[in-house]
Amino acid sequence: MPTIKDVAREAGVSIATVSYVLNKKDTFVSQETRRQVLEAIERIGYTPNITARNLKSSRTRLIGYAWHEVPNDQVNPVLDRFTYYLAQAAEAAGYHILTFTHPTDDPLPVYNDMIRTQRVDAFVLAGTVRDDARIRFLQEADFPFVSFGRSNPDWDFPWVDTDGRQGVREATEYLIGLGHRRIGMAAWPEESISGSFRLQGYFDALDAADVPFDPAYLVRGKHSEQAGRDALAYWCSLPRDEQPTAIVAITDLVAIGIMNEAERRGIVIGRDLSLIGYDDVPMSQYLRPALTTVQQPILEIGQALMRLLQMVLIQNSSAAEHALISPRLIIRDSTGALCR
Amino acid sequence: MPTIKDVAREAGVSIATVSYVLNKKDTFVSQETRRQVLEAIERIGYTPNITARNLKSSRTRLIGYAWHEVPNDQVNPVLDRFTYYLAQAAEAAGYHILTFTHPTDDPLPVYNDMIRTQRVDAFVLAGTVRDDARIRFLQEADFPFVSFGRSNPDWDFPWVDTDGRQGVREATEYLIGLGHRRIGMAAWPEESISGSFRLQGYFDALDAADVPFDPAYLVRGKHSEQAGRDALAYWCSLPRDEQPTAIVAITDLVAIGIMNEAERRGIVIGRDLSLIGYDDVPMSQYLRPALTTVQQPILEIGQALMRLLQMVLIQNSSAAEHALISPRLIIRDSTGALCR
DNA sequence: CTGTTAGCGCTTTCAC
DNA sequence: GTGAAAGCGCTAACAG
Repeated sequence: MPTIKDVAREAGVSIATVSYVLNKKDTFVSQETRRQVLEAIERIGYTPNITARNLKSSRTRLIGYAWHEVPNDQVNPVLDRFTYYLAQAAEAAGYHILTFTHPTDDPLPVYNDMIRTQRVDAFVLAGTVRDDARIRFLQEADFPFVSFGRSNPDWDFPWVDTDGRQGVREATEYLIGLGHRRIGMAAWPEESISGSFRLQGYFDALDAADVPFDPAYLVRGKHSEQAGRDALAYWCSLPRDEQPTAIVAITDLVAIGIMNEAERRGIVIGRDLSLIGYDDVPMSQYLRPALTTVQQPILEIGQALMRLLQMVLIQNSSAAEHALISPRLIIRDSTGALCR
Repeated sequence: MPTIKDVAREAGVSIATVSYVLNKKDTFVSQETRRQVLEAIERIGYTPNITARNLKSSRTRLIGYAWHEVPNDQVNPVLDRFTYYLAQAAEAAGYHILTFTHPTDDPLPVYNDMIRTQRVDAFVLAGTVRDDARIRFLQEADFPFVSFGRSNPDWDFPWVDTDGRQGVREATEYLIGLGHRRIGMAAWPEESISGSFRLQGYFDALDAADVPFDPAYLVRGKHSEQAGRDALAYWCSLPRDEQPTAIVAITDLVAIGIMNEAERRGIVIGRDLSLIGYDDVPMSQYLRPALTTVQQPILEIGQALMRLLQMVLIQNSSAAEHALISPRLIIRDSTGALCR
């Protein structure tokens, strides 16, 4: 592989000159010399070695992103598709994504190692939770990062997130608009941050429409298909005229559980019971009936993450920036007007 | 961040000595000196800078892997989950995965750039097709790579693949064992390489059981839900007693189309009609009924890819190694004994 | 305008 | 056993 020396020799100039025409676009290199160098580069097919550049500049133009292991019985809602857009946004900014893995229960040593070896310039975090150890660690280490997802409200760090509150509010309002008043909410446990935001959207919509909240309509469960089944089973145990006529599920996977349980009980989704999911996992459109859901704007999220990251990286502005991106309600066939 | 110089100063030795204790585990460094150096490293918290190492060794310990953009209406069968295992296998071998993207119709310039800048040591290819330009290009450039998926039979390059022929054979034999004789096959277009292998497994099973092949039972279509619907619609147009009693779908997505069309027509999958998919996408287990399918051994594939890659990288053995890994039939509820 | 030179942090001969 | 020094390929003062 040719080096800058080869170009210099070929063009009959010093390596410094070559470097000049390579970098300082407008430095004082004569037209003639520049042309010669460019021709030499072209002729021998030279491309600067990125490792050497990195060493010189103490940067790697690499952004670390940790994979989350997804249990086999679970569906990763958005992260897999997200990664593609993240990579694309990174490239547009002159970076690449370096992926790595770590034990779920002990991520810090791996992050630490990446920092100490100076493998990456920054991290993108995803799947953040309350009291997220990674956030605390990276802030402590004063190492650049941006998070996809919020964490403790009193922590000040740069993040991008979907506006789950807004998304679920829209979903719930849509159901109210269809005439529904008894609307069930299949939520996550209280610890979940994003779950809390989404739930808040449910309350927002109820409040705005003056629909009183009935605690019986709020069921909490895990991120699983079974949780959906359990929720519907519970609601079906209520007296007939107190059962929800519509349900908002915190995630498509839970919605699928509800659909499956509904089928088992002979309840027709979209007619007897309206259902809205959240995430728009790829399969949602092929469910029977196709699932009305809230779509996460993963393309925009990837772009926003890189935008914030560049602010952190370039301006070294420790001013924690945020971006809250509105999701989109995708109306399909699992929702219908209340028929009484 | 401390450098090797800092360690040397702290330990009162030369940087060479530090380097020795760091690398040559058993070089002739006195016990005492080694101890001193180790202590100094510990004390100031030193970790070698990987970029400097890379420059020195002309390696990056990075493996390039290109994302495939997945159209929004499509489900990426296995690639998203595969990537996690690939990253893990790479780490076990001391590598990291560098992800990148490229225009679907013009990948070569991006690959070329990664090579010329010496960004990565090797590539892992996925989603290979017949006459794959990337394979040709990388072989031409004599740049190390391993492919997940085969290509032209007369091309000699290192690949790892699922034994689709074996997988579909097992699936078909399972149906035959259940008493089915009229078995439909929803295949891909002839161009598809993996599709051809899988189809071959269908023929194998038929032959082995002396079930004559009926061309009416072979339908080809795209990788889409609609293709599945179309296939079933066609089969339903046959005379009642000539319709397949069981179907093998080339992929879960096509199987889902078949399920959806079956529902529309009041055909009960698992009772009136047995159905087997291929891939075991995460959602398959939650379909109604849960889909019997052929599971790709993505963990093993990731590991095999890294194993081959190390052979290519270390031994520079251009002897093209291959690994054909058997998939596993996952029996769920979409298949049942033929009841007449 | 262009060339000389000093590193970036590390590994590895080659002397001592 | 240990250290001096060259050099991986590049950038950026600093001279001239």
